[in-house]
This record gives sequence, C-alpha cells and structure tokens, in this order.
Amino acid sequence: MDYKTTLNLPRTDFPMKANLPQKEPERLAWWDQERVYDLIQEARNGCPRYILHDGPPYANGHIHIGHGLNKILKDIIIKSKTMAGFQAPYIPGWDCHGLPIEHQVTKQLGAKKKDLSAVQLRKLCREYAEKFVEIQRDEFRRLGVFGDWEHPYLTMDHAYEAAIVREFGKFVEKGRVYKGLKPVLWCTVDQTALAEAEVEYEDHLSPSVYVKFPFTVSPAEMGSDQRLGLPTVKELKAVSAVIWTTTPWTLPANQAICLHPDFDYAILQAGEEAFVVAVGLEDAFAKACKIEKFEVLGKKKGKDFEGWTCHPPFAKKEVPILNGDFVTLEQGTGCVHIAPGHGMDDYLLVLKYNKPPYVDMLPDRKPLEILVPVNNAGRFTDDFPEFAGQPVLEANPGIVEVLKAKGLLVGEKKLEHTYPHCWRCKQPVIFRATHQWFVSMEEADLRQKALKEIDRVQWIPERGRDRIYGMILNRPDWCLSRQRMWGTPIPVFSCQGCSTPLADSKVIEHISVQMQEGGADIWFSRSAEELLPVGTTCAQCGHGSFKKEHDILDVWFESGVSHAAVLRPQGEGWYPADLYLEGSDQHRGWFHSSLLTSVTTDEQAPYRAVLTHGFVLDGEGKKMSKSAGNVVIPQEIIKESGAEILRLWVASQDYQEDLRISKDILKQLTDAYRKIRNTCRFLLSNLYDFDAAVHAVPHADLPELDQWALWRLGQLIDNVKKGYVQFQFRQVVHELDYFCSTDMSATYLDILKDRLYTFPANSPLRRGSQTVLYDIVSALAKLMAPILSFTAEEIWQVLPGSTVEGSKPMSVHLADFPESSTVFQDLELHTTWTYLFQVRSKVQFALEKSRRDKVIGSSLDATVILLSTEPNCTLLQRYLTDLPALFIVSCVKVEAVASLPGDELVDASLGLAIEVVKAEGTKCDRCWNIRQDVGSQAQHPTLCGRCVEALR
RNA sequence: GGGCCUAUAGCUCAGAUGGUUAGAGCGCACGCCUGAUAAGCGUGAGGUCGGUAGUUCAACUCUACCUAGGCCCA
Repeated sequence: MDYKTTLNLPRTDFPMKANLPQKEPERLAWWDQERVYDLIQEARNGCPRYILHDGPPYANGHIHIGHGLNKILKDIIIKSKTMAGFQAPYIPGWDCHGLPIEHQVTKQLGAKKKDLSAVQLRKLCREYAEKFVEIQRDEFRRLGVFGDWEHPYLTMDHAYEAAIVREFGKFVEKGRVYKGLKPVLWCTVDQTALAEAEVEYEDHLSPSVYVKFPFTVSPAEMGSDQRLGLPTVKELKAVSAVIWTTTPWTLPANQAICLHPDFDYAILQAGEEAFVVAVGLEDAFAKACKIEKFEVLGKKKGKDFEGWTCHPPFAKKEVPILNGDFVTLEQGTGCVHIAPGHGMDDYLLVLKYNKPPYVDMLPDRKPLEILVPVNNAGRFTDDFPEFAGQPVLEANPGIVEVLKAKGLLVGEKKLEHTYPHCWRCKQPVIFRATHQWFVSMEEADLRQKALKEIDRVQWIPERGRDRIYGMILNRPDWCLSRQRMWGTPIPVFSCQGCSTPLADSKVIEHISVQMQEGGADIWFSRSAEELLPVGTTCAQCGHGSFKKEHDILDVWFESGVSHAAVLRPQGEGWYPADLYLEGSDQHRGWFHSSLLTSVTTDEQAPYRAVLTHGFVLDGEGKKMSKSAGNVVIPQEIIKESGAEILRLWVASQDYQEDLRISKDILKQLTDAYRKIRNTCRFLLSNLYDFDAAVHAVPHADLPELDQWALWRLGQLIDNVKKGYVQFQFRQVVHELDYFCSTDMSATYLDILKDRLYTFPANSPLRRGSQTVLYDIVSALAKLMAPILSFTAEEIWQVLPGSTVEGSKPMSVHLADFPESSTVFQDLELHTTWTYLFQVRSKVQFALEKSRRDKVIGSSLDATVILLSTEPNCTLLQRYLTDLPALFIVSCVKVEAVASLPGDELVDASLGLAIEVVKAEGTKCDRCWNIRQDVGSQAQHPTLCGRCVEALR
C-alpha cells in the first residue's frame, strides 16, 4: 500500500516561481479596478493624518533609478503609516516649467522658432511636459506606488500658476522683493540672457593687459611704517597695484581690486616705480611686461591691503582693495580687477562688502555701485561717454590705447583662451548685469527667521540640519527673475512715462484671478491694459499706460510654493506637512526654496520633518554615466526581475548614504526574495485544510514550542513596526529575512513537518500548529506589505478567508499591522528553550559528524544519547518526549552521569555529552521514523504503532 | 579650491559612551535529504575593520594626514 496518500502533505496554488514581470501588471490592474487607494483613504476617514508632501520631479524624460528610489521610499512610508493607523494620502506632483523643456522644444524647432509667438511656443512646451507627465506617471505606477494618480498637481495647472502669482503678491505686499542688478550671460546679437546650458565654450583671441592702479596715498606715505614699512619706496615716483585682465572693456565699470587675504604680495621695484604683485607671479609678470630688471623690496599679506585705495583708470577717483578667496595664482598678478556689473565673483564680492561691517572700510563708507555702462546691444552707453555707441569687444583696442596714453598700461599681449559663445548665433557673449527681482534675505529678518525654523524641524539624518543651515546663513538675496518664456511671469509692470515699476498686491491678485481661468498664458496673450484693473495709473507720475515685465519666475519659486498651491487648499491639517522626502541635493533646492517662501508668508517651515536619501551609484560606488556605460535603468530591472525586487533593493539599502546597485546586488536580493516567498508558500501550503473560525486553538492552550514561535513572531512584529517608525527599512528586511530563514525554515517549520504530515488531520497538535502558521503568514503578509506590496497581496488573496475576529479586508493594504501575542512571557521558559535550542544545535553538529562517518544519512536514521549532569539531566528528562521531534531524529535517550566523559562531543557549558548511534528498529513506511514497533499490527505490517493509530 | 558626508567578510548590513577569540543573513565549498523539490536541512572556509602616523595600559571605535568615492558650491 502507498501510505503517501494518507499523509497531510502540503498543498497550495501559490506558485514557487513568482513570475513577477508578468504578474505585477495584473495585480496593478486589480488594485486599480478595485480602487484600493480610494478605499484606503475612505477607510481611514477620521484617523489622524500623516502628510507626506511629494516633491515634484521634472517632467522631462523617462524615470531613472533615482526617481524610483525616491518614489518607492515615499510609498513605503505612506503604506506603513497607513497600516499603523494613519490616514496618509499621497498626491504626486510634477514640475513642468523651466529651461530644459524650453530648451528641448526650441532645439526641435530649429529655425522655425523665430516665427512663433510666445503663446505658441508655450503651447508646445506644455504639450511636451504633458507627454512626459503621462510617461512618468505610468512608470511610477508600475513600481506599485499608491497615490491619487488621477489628480496629481502640476506646476503648469492654471490653478497652480494662479497660486504662484498670488504667493508672489504676498511677497510684494510684505515688501520682501526689490528690483536690483545682477550679472547674467548676455548675447548681444540675440539681445537675450542665456543660461549656462545655452553657452558653448570656444577658442577666442582676447587682449591681455596689465594695468596699473596707483595707490591714492603718496609713495612717501606708502613707504612709512604704517603702510609698507619700506623706506626706499618713499623715494619712488609711484606705487601701484597691477591687475591683469582679458576684458579691458570692463575697466570703465571697475569698482575695486581684489587680493587673496592669505597670499603673499611682493612689492617690486622696477625703475622709478614699485608694483604690487602676488609672490610666485613676479617673473611671469616681468616677462609679460618686458621688465628686464626688478628688485623685490618686501612682502605683505593680501589681508594687509584690505581697505587701502587706488586710482582706477576711468571714471571714479578711487577704488578700494578688497579680499576674496577666489583669487588664484594660475595667471595674472594675484590682483583682480572687480567690475560687479560684469562678473559673478565680482558681483558677490561687492554684495558682501556693501553690507556691515565691511561697508565701513569702503571709501566714504559708501556701498560700491553695480555699474553697467553697456546696453542690450552690447554698446557703451553715455555712462562712458568716450566710447558711447561702440560695441564693447570692438572698443577693446581703443581702450588699450587710452590706457597707454594715460601711462597706466604696464604690458600687453594677445591671449587665445576658451570663451563663452552663444549656442544659437555662435557669437561671443558678455557678462552684463540686468535689472531683476530679488527676495531680500534681510528684510523683516527672513534669514534669521528661516534659521530659527530650521531648528524646529527634525532633520533625518541630523547632518542635514547643518547643511541647510550653512546655506541659508550664507546665501545672497534670492534672484527670482529668469529671462525665459516657459514659466510663470513676474506679474509686475513699469510705467511707460517714468519707468517706475508697478508691483502692487491688489493688481497681482487681479492677475491671479485671470490666471485661475486662463492660465499664465494670458500674460503673453493679453496687453497690459487688458491685464490691469481699469483706471490703473502710475503712483509716481500719474501716467496711465504700462509695460509688462518680460521675465518669468525662477522655477524654484514655483515648486517652493507647493505648500500654498497644493497643501493649503486641501483644508485643515495638511499644512505644515509631516514630512518632505527627497535627495540630499534638495537642501539647496526644494527644501530651501520651500522654507523661504513658507517663512515669508506664514512665519513657519512648511514641514515638521525632512528625510533625505543619497544618490544611486554603480556596484563600485561610481557615479552612473552614459559614457562609463554603467547606467542601471529601472525599466530594465522591472522587465527582468520585477518592480518588487527594486522595492526590496530600496528597502535593503542604507538609503541615507549613497546606494549601490549592480547585477550582483540584484541577484542577491532575488535570492532573499525567494527565501521569503518560499517560506510563505510553505506556510500557506500547510493551511489548505485549515479554517481559523473552526480549527483555531487558543494561544494559551498551545504546546511550548508553538508558543515559542508566537513569541518570536511577536518580537518580529515589534521590531518591524519599530523599523517602520524609524524609517529603518533595512532593519525590516533583515528581520524578515532572518525570521524566515532561521526561525521558520531552519527551526520551527523543519521541526513541525512530522507533526503536520503524519498526525491525524484534526489532531489538536496539528490544528494548534496550523493556528500558529496562520498567524505567522498573515502577520508576515502585513509586515512586508509596505515593501513587498505585490507579494503581500498575492499571499493575502490565497490566505484562507475567515479569521477568528471576522472576515479579512479585501486587500492587505487595507489591513492594520498585527499585534504581538502575549504568550511565552515567562522568563524561566525563555531560559529553558534557549537551552533546548542550544542543545539542538550541538546535536546537529554531532549528527553531521556521524553523517561524515557514514553512520547515518538522514537524521531520522539516528538515535541520540545525551549523557548529562544535573541539573540539566532533569530538565532534559522532562522534555524527553519532545526531543526526537525537536532534533528530527528517531529516538532520544537521556542518561544521567556524575561527570562528563573526555570525548570531543562534550559541551561543558551545556552540561552534556552527545552520542549518535544508528537507530534500532525498522523504518516506518509512512512516517519514515525508525521504530521497534513497526509491523506490530498485522493489517499494516510496514507501519509503526503511531501511524497505525493515525490511520484509525 | 570650499562646505557636508562615506569607506567593517564576495554582497547587503550589525557593531551605545574606546576594553575579552569583530557578528548576522545571503552567496560560496562540502555533505545530507528527495513527502517545501528549478525546494529543504547541516557543516565549513572567508575580515591586518580603506591607508599612514599619533593619543591611550587598551582603538573598528578618538585625533591628524593621505587615498578612493558621493552631494552641493565656486
């Protein structure tokens, strides 16, 4: 007779092979069809809210692995918070305006761009953004991310654009914005500002000139102890700092000279003059200026010169010497000519010195001017009358001549170097300050308030606090103007009569209302008259006609007001958000801009906590790049292994540092996934005849081993829940992995097989164990659900339908996290079972030895003899009937000894010695245990007594 | 060049406040099982804790420098 059919062997439809790439889309469709996300939100009505506010990705291109990381992390948090009892809605968003899209669209248009109106161009940009919103939305959903995908927020939504303008209006109302000058790259041919991305670097031949800036005090004073302390200097005709520049045309805008505070500067005498040049550059300087003989009279640090003054070649009488770290010794003289209207370093340096306490060391304590004597066409204006009307680059030779005539030119040559050119017209560009709108960091203490708010926010990891703090502390005023088309216009005007800007919150509100209806396009399609409230006149001159501002707002302002555009309108309890979660680069980006806008309008940070993740690198820890050929794309992983593996990858990594991904790492995760999956499969397969409502055994009535399993499950539950609360998802993964491999597969489940298979189906022991298996697999599904969302659902749908409490939710994502069982709390039990498992481990070692010695094959071939001393002997005797099952052997004997023998299988700390012998008897055909009572029943000659009993 | 950060077995990670032979899981090797079977079990081998120099009775843990790498800025 084939007794196999009399066993309760595992049975399940839950497949061993996950086939994730094929199955996941089906699961997604089911969630969709059942509206699971909506059901979750409805089910949580009235629960405390948890708001994770989505930072909008840029709607350009397909998603990359970094997007995947970000969205999966958010999803894990949303799902775990939900299962912890919160109502945690998720509204995804996209950043739609901005240069990269405009750039792409313009590039595709080529020459046709000239024929398009602003509105037409914007329409194309909108279509471009819409296309990628669709693409990315599908890609994000494919990851298993739950959210309100049908109602995302887009920064180009009319309502959002209206909100941007309204927020800008609040800045205006509070007097936080002003119009100032800032240098930008400027194409004089196309008469437009360019972004760094629109500039190509090409070789260019420039003049290279060394120019004297004589000190304003006499050589006699320069030589004095208060200054250089060099008596010989007193006799000279002149002492000058020498600057080097390749843009002589910027000299009329000169405001200062900059020296590095820590460099040594040499005072060198050549003929009847002395020059100040950085130590290390004297020879190069002398050679370039054809100075045959010079003598170094002395040296002084750059910082010693700070605040001294020189005569510039043009315009002003005197300019100060400043200190700056950007000065290098690569070329030139270490003395840098500063024209804040024509250079970024220059500009930032002047901003710094124009503020207290530095402003006090400037001539007359007056701020320096950001002078730009150059118009849109790149020609000198009347501010530099000698050359008015001349294109600046063409004026260079003339300016050099003037310098020569004034006796200020020390040396001159030509220099071939790389120089920025316009990407479209290929002509050289210039740096030129233009009028732009700024948010003042000082007005109404914005900087200080923002810093104070930073310390009220929880930064995870903590170092994020230092990072953003330093940035806010040191940043200059926020320039809001961008000279582009694709964005939200700065809703201000200027008077046609007197050029006075019209920036008025009531006017802006009027614009905002129009945008709510027609979007930001109305700014481009309507005239100033149509946009303005009827009868608007200039407060300055009473004139009634206005020009529209050309510039649009920085996109960081747009996404930075998402708390106002997205959270606020949702109602109470959405603002401030509980959490913002983005890459650590957003300390300078979204976290930064959101903080400034929120502090300005609402006097508080828009988030209670900020969690950051690192960047995804390849297996070697190197940045991914097309050229290096090490780019890992999520679409590929999903196709090969499934989104589930990507989710597991996210959860298994220390995402607060940079993360690595490679074939090997994914392979490992696939293995870990299989282990968890197979363990669950085995659990399910032993529940095929189990109905909790009918068969469940109260925990308190279970044998100790089963209670131990519940206790371990309880620890797992507690640790996993803690892991989620602390955002330590890799702890969750490790806990699940260890529990499945070690506690379940290698221990509890292995021990249980005999009981589950061979005992009568309805025996209390088997039903008791099934009760535990049910609790375990049900808990595992819930605990893994935020991470392994697909697999958890798959398990959930296979799990027997009814529970003791009632029917289970239709989706695992609608369930709450499990509670840990209260059994097995007794400390003495813990001690006992810790001991028993230690003995088990030793027994396995002993079994392995006799396997190697060919005494046994299967462990059921063995009889284990435990020679033990007191008190362990009594304990083992007490558990004698449990030990064969525990060790998975056919027979266990416990023998008391007075002292342990000197054998190698002695463990003094456990107080026992282990002997393994071949079990005596015959192998039962049904349970495979070796028993002496096999054949004692005539009707079943190949069975042991226990199996005969089971068949009754 | 500046700010912040990282570097523990082949892989992913643990290792309060410095103190006995540095841990886990996976992978790998070998063996067992063939009633979780493209599964399951057991045993074992892997680490000069990135490098160098210090502080200390004692450093993976503290300090400095170096190397490699990352983000932001210039």
